[in-house]
Amino acid sequence: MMCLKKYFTEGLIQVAILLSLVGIRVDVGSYLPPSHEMILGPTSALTQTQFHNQLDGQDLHPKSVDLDGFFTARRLLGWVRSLDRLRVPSSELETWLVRREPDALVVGAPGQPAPLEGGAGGLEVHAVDQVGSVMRSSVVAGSLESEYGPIREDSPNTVAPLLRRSHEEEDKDEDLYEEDTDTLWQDHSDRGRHQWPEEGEEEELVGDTWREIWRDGGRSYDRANRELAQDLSDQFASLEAQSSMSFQECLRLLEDTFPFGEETEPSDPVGIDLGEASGEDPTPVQELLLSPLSSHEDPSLDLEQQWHDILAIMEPEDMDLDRDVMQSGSIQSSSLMDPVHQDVSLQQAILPRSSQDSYPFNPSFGGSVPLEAPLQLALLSQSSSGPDFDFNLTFGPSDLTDSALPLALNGTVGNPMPSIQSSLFLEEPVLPSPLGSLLDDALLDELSFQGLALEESFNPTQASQLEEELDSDSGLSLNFSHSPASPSGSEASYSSSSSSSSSDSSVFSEEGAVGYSSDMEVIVEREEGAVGGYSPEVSKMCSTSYQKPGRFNNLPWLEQVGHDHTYNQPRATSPRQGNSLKLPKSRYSKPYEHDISDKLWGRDERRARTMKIPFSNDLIVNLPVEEFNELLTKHRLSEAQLNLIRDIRRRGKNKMAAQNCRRRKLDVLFGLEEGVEGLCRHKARLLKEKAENLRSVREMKQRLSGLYQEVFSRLRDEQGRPLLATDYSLQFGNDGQVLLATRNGSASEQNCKPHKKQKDGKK
DNA sequence: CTGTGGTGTCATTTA
DNA sequence: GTTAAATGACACCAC
Repeated sequence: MMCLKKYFTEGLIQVAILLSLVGIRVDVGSYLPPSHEMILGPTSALTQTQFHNQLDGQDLHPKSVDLDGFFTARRLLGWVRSLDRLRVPSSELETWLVRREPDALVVGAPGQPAPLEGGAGGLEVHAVDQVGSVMRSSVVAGSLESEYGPIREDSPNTVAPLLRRSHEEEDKDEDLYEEDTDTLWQDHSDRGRHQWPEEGEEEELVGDTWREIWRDGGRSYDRANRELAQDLSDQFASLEAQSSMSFQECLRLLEDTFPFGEETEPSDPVGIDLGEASGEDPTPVQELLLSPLSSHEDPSLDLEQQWHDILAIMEPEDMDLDRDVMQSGSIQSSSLMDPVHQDVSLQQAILPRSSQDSYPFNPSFGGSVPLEAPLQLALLSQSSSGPDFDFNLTFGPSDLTDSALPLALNGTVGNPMPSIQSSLFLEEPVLPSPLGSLLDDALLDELSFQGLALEESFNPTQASQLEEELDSDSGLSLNFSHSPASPSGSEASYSSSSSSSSSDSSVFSEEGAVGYSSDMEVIVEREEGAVGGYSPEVSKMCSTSYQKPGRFNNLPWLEQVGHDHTYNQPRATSPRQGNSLKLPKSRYSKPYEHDISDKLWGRDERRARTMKIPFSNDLIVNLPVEEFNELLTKHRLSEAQLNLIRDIRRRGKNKMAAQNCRRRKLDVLFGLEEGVEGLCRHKARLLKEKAENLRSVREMKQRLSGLYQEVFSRLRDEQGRPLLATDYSLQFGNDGQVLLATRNGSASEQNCKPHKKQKDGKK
């Protein structure tokens, strides 16, 4: 049923697109608000231009909340894989193609036949060739996507939820896991952004709907092309029918008569169109293409900022974890928690508090993913080398283990965007994305791509294992592995998220300056999902939310951290966002923080505390079923507690699902809007070409007519009288001979004067 | 005060 | 049968 419903809806939209192509006005715009409005809301007033102007890239899309961390690992792996395997969903490709039409033509239509060269066939070829050229241009499609992507992330009201929370219901838990996932999201936004949906199972992120719609849209697009070509062909055919000789014959005659090649052909639809087209759409993509690195770079700055953020936040987190470990012996005993606590203890043992910079990545490691423990260990040891250790070394391993090092990518890889852009779109436009076996190659590819020294530490088998782990354990653990013992784990995510968000913002802003596209959204979205599924919006919120006094009531260092992250403020570009940011900030800075902090706790969190639930809501929500059940069984919980826990889990999951769902909807809408716009542009261009071709044909007919007159003016019958073109027609034999035939049936053929008309010679 | 958009939650369906 | 995910619908809140 759902499928039918979905297809019906999509079908309607496709029909609309088709109709618009065919010429029937379908005002989709009336149904689809401007993309930026759809995404950012009318208040945001975030037009593309505006977006470009917001170089700080602060506007993070509030809706791109991706909640499922389950796919984090896979997506990241997919992203890694995408580094070498260029892959672009046909839908995106088509979107881009439409946008890139002009350039595509320029680039891809070099072999356009001369107008007179092939008659109808030539024209048809032209039309077809356009498609081909467009397709060829797909190689550079990546740039477009990358340039447009950030828009989604740049959403304004990240803080809206915060505001709301600050009012009455204290949704600490929501904040916790939102921010946790957000952290992941942000962390991986850099890399995940370039990643296309990997596995078919992840369709929920990309949205099968989206893909299918786009695929179908692409079909429509192709159909439109074909229709146009056919149309032109038909027109030529009709012209042929109108004239007494075939078009080929006319052409041949003309060729023989005049040196056409030397003439300046006014009707060179291709040339004209191309020329116009080339200047027509100077999309930012071109910028990207020209200087892919220029727009996204400054890894050093990002790194620095991130590093500062991490340093600022890591410490509190660790402390918190310490406390948690101390407090929750029961949890420690839980096998479920073991990995996490291993991490913590390891870190505590190995790293002095100041050197726990690497910890931010720990949160990403699933507490339920035992395999990650060793990797983390390696990571920690590396990072323990000192505060100024090499980022590459520090972050590399985490990258290996996927989502662990969200921040890393920016800094480590430098700017992954360009390379990814270049590579991203080479892969098959075929929609059925390559699923299945991803891991090993992807990881290895990643290593080669990043050129990090990780290879030594990397083990393909490990990767495979990791993949399995990630698959099974899912991003759930990734998201919250750090939080099993306590909400403090969320703080870790906060820190990383905030820091990463800052870096992200820079990247986004740069990208934003380049362009805006749904493709990017999609990528971002995937990243979100890949990272743990939380949106930039949330990430933004994180910046403020981890300042919540409630959390830091007993954690002075956390308070400090909280007050430290003012770099997020400038992000408040939209009024709404600005307000949202202001309120929490002012509140947090007030002395009655404690009172308010209580209000900031989530309802469920509050209940959980009231009920003395021994584990965090994050854990409750994100733990895999088995582990969740195990957790419940390991604690003696009352029925009320169990019910509450289940409710918390259900609500939490549903909340994430809802956010996912909404984001998907927006993505679909946005993609459709893009598609419609692109198709309209394409249609306009095709119509223009058609007009050009018609004009060309008209001219050719005129010249042919003149040529006829010219020829007949030189022909004489036996009596030396001039022959009238109205009475005779020229016919071409296969041997190249030109014969005269009478036009009226009565006198037909008798007068077939074998005037061998070597006009060329004559002339 | 109303409309709009964002978000959380519930109920239901689907895989 | 259970679970997770998806989604429509509703309510609430902020603007």
